[in-house]
Amino acid sequence: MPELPEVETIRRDLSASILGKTFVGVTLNWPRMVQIPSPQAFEQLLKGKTIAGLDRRGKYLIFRLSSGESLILHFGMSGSLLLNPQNQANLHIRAIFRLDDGSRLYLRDPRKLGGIWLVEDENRLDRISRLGPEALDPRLTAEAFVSGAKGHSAPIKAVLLDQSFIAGVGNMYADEALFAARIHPTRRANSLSDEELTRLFHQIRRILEAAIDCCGASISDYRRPDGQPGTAQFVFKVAHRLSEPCPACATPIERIPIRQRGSYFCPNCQHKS
DNA sequence: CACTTTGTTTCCAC
DNA sequence: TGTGGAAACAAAGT
Repeated sequence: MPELPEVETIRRDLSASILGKTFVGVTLNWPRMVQIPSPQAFEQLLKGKTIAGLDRRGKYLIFRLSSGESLILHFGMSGSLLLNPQNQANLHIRAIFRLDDGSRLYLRDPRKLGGIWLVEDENRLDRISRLGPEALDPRLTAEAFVSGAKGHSAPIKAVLLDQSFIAGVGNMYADEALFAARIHPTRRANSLSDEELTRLFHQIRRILEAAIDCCGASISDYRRPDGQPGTAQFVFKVAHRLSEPCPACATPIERIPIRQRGSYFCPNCQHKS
């Protein structure tokens, strides 16, 4: 699941082992992933370029190349990057990047929702430039989050998932943060008090940081680059726990759709008003 | 077999 | 123009 903790986990896991390495080839099993340039030109354009940095913007993983260009990866639910995978039976491999030290980066994307971009300036890529402030960026203040949220009449859960409002909060983590802040997911953002929104802001940060410490969540089949699962799902209190007792009050966890996404919450701890 | 799961784009109403 | 809402996309697990 390419929510921030998974992407951030990949970035941290991979950085030390691929920085300074040079691309020598690419195999594309799903050419439609490559958005810019054409799949035919992609390999030639990438070949010979060295990975100078590994970064993240929202749910996008960004390879900074020595040429000044950026190789941008985005993969759908359960997608991940595997470094020299031992288990070749782990399929849904859409691209294989070969590096000059003989190692290989496998891009898994079972849902084929991902994309690959090679661009001179990522800020000119609409989907990057339209991202809102990073949830964990220290420059994002609670005050800015609160005032921004008050400009929306949509359900607070929908606002948290809006990447142009705040980047990096995925569905599961939005549910966990709302539970921790004791806020019902359908409440309109502009109906929340300053105190509630401030509480929510700090819980978002706490939840994301905790999930990164757990190396991401493997509720689906997400795997870290070394093939190991994350463990964040074991500390989830409501996400994907339909009908299980609320850890705070034992009321069964409920699920409702918001923006066609499953939203798990405790109807007792998270009041509607 | 219908439903859920994921994030983003696209389309429509206001 | 922008905001809210929903369908569509794709594929696999339950």
